[in-house]
Amino acid sequence: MPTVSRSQAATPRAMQRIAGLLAVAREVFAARGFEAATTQEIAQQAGVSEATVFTYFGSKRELCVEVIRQWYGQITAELEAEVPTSGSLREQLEFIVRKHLDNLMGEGAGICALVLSEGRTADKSFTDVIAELKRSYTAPLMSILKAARAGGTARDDMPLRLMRDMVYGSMEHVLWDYVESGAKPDIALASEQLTEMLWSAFAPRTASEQAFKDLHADMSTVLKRFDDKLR
Amino acid sequence: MPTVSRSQAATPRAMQRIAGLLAVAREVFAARGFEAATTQEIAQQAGVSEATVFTYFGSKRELCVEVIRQWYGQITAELEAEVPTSGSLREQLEFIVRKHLDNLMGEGAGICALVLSEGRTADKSFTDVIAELKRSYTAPLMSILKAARAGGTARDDMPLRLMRDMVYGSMEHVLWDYVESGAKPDIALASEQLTEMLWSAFAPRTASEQAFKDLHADMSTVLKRFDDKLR
Amino acid sequence: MPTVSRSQAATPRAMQRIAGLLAVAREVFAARGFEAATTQEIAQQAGVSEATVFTYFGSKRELCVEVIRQWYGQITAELEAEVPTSGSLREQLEFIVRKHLDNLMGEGAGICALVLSEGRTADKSFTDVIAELKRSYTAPLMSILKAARAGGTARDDMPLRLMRDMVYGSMEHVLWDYVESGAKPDIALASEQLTEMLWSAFAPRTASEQAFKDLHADMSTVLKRFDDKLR
Amino acid sequence: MPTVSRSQAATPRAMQRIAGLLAVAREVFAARGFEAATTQEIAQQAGVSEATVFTYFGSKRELCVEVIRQWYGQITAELEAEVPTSGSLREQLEFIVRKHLDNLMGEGAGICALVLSEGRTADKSFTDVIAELKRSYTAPLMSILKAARAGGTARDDMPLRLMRDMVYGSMEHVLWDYVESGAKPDIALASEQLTEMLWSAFAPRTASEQAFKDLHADMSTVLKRFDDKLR
DNA sequence: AATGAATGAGCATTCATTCAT
DNA sequence: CATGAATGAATGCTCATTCAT
Repeated sequence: MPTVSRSQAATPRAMQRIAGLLAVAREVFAARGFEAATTQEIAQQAGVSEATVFTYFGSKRELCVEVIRQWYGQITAELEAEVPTSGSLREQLEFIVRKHLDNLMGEGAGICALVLSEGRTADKSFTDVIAELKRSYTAPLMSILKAARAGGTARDDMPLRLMRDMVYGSMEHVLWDYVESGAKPDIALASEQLTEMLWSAFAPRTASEQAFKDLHADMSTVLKRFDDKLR
Repeated sequence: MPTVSRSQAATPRAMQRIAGLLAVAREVFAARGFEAATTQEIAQQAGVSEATVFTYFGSKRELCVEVIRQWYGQITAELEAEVPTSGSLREQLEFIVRKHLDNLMGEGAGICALVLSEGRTADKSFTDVIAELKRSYTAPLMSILKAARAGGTARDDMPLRLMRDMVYGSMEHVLWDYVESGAKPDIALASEQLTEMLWSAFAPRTASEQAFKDLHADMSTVLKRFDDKLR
Repeated sequence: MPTVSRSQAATPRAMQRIAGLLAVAREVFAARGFEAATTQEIAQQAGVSEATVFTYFGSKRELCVEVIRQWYGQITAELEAEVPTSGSLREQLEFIVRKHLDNLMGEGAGICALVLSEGRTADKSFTDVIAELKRSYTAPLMSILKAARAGGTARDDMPLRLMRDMVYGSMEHVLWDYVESGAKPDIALASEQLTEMLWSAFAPRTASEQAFKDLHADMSTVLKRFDDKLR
Repeated sequence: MPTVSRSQAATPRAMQRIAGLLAVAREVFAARGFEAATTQEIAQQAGVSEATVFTYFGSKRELCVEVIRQWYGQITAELEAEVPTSGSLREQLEFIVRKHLDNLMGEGAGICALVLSEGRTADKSFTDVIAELKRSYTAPLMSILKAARAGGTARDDMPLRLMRDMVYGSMEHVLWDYVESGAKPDIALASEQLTEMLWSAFAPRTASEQAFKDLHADMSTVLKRFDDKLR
């Protein structure tokens, strides 16, 4: 909920203004980062005076938090609504990866940078809000991993947090690559490939694999004995 | 090489000044971020006047670039010197992971954030420099992956770039986690676990295939020894 | 009479609004001073919109003038109504002192500061209005002093203005002392002591002369009574 | 001691700048009051940029405190140096009154208002500093009164604080009168008259006066009894 | 080479005031 | 009559950067 500073009413007119300002602010913050963005530019692009911005948002920081909150809210809601609750781990993983890349490649590259850099400010309230939003956003993945683990389709010898970091960390770098190189990304392909590797990383050691490993161990023993005896 | 602005001489005295300033600047930029850092604080902590900073560095931005360049230079050189050229993919991977986490957890958390956020500035020259440094730093990993591929111990159906993104992306998020939570990290454990999953992800298509390969290798050894002894 | 800005009608409704706004404004101005007070706070505390304030008062300054005018009007009227027209100078003096301290210690500390500081603004109309109000308020004291002079119970070798300044100046500093120290004032005691000293200051040249005068007056009364009864 | 903000050195050049800025600031603050005064005007009149003002003073408030501190320092030092340590109470009183009126009528009318109004701000540090300065400034008067009391030339039945308030309060109002009316004050006359009345107020009740008072009281009793009996 | 001194260019934020509805 | 909405005009303060010495 936007903290309306001077105007308290929640009239449709006000809601519209707030929405408009948030939209513009999202662009400006994404393009420039928090510090470099100016309330002047935001106001100008929104076609209002600077004072009007402060009528609806108590401070630049508050506006920025709202932008991030709204963005996370959107992608989180969408994700939660669409994420497949059934299906194989691989399918679920692919959905999440695909969705994330789609969202962030769309307009989120700047926002992503914003969240990344501003999530580390000294400002406690700022940091806390973002941390909570992040948690919500990654909750579906955590659920999926937990369920997969219970169902035996994901390894249970690794911390969930680490697995989550692999998913989102990998994607983040993939995104940076695209942004930096300016290359047009083939999201479908990237999703598929990323999913394949993540899935491989998360797959439980299968019984046969284990059996082979045991066999391998036995073989080593044989070799050792062999060496001992025939030395 | 530091771009000396007004003073061109490379006297030992000047070199010392530059080194001192860079050391202080690294700390300040790491602690505050580029925007929030002030030339005043840097000068103060270095025990010189602000003007002196500008005698050696043309601008705040230039100083920051130099800090990043130097930092990358250090960790890159170190990595190149120590990375194992032989050994299994897994061993090599673990070394790189361990080294990276060690370096960044040491003092690099702030620097890392700096690179991350400032690598996205509008300033072209800034961006390019950082991109090039990043490429150098990740070159050893790329070589290792290429070699592993050639040796059949890494899958060859995935782009190398994607594999690199997985390695460094995962680690980045792990680092953020530690920084955010303030928890004392068990780097040894994290490295081991991360390596295990990355290795699983990079292993040639099926694990059983790999197991067969291992078994085959063992078999060959047995045969060889057998031949040697019983000839 | 409040200068109604845009609305000219003196409906009971309007009168009520004005009264309410003045009451709130008095508190806010007293608490914060003119500059630090905001029309926003006044409107808020009055339960109306800021715009409404400007419906009834042309400007913040005008509102403030009205507040001061009303406050002076009240205490002046009260004073005029209650001030003893007969009685000794000392009794009259004590009444005025007591009344003033009572009034200002009540809620007027802030108002007093307001008048003090805002009475010195560049705004001519502001200044003039306050000067006139002050004159009215101090008129009773001036009358008393004049009468006492005529009656020989106050010295006539000093300007009346100076005597008035002593009365109100002394009290003002006493009030500041209390306000600053935060100590709970004993107004009764302070009044008595202040009166005693002021009376001493105002007494005709020598105290012994005064004492003789008092004695003579008593003597006359005795004689008169004696004559009446024993005639 | 001025708190130099960015520049730390106490070079003669800096001292001069500080002195110049303080002189200008004194005028501006005195003319406009704290709130209405702007750093812009101060800078302009001092012939420097606004930034320069903040090079030498951390904030507008700090500058203002410094102005007041310096002003009090001057008049306090002067007073302490010249105040007659011997001589009659009346002579000492006259000196203090004369000196105060001289000082404040000179340029201090505005400063006086400044101290008066700004001494009541919410800002604790501000208030405390001023309170302390005031105490120092009025210390000589307090000493004089104490000594006079001990020597039997001042009444000892009144609080010293109250006596001090009478002295400075009276003078303050006299000054306001002059400032408001714009009249050219005859300070010599005013001092003499004020001293005369203050001295009368502070004089001990003499023995004869007391005796007369007792007689007066007896007389009243006689009257009362007389009335009772002969009713 | 080093710096004391000065500043231009901003920047977020405040607030009394206006006006259409 | 009341007000929601909008804003013009300031204002204190910051900071990288310049330059004479």
